[in-house]
Amino acid sequence: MSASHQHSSSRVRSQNLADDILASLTIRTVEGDFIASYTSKGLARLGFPASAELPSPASASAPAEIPVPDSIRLWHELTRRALEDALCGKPVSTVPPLDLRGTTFQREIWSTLRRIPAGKTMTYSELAARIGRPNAVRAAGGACGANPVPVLVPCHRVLAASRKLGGFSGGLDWKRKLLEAEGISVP
DNA sequence: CCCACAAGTCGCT
DNA sequence: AGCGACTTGTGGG
Repeated sequence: MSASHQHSSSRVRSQNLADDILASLTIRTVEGDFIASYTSKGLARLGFPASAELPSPASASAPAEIPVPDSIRLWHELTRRALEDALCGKPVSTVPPLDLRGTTFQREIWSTLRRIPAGKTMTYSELAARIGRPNAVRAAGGACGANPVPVLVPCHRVLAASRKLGGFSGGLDWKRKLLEAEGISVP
């Protein structure tokens, strides 16, 4: 009963992202329907069209009467606009708050990714070096792969040192498409 | 705690 | 171009 042992009671942050998703809304684009998922803190995930994800039988049986909070509607509008710009290769001006969950290492990587301007690229080596871990090149690639909000967190701007593409969680076709939209020619 | 894997890179053939 | 060695964060046993 120690009052001193408050732990961090007020808000238990669930380790499980899925449990904290308040709403998953689609964004219809010429490329297909993206799915944006939000927590109380912001955009937590952006899924590519037909990403074979979200089998969501739960979604089908889910109570549809839960209203989407206004704050999320606003965020979603920002996401929609940002995504449309990004797909055209235009620099993304405004994005909603991001609720990016990951290890310290991953967060540093993602943070660095966000500083790569549209039309510019970086190698996995440089990315790793940029956060002070020049040897964690492969791990940097892993962190890119774990990026929960692709496109808006531009992991597609990271290429292999050998002037090759490297990988992409959404499929290399997407990586090429995104890069070419930004005027970057890819082999 | 130990082990295997991964969106890499470099050197050698 | 292909192959192996090496590196290091991450997740599973």
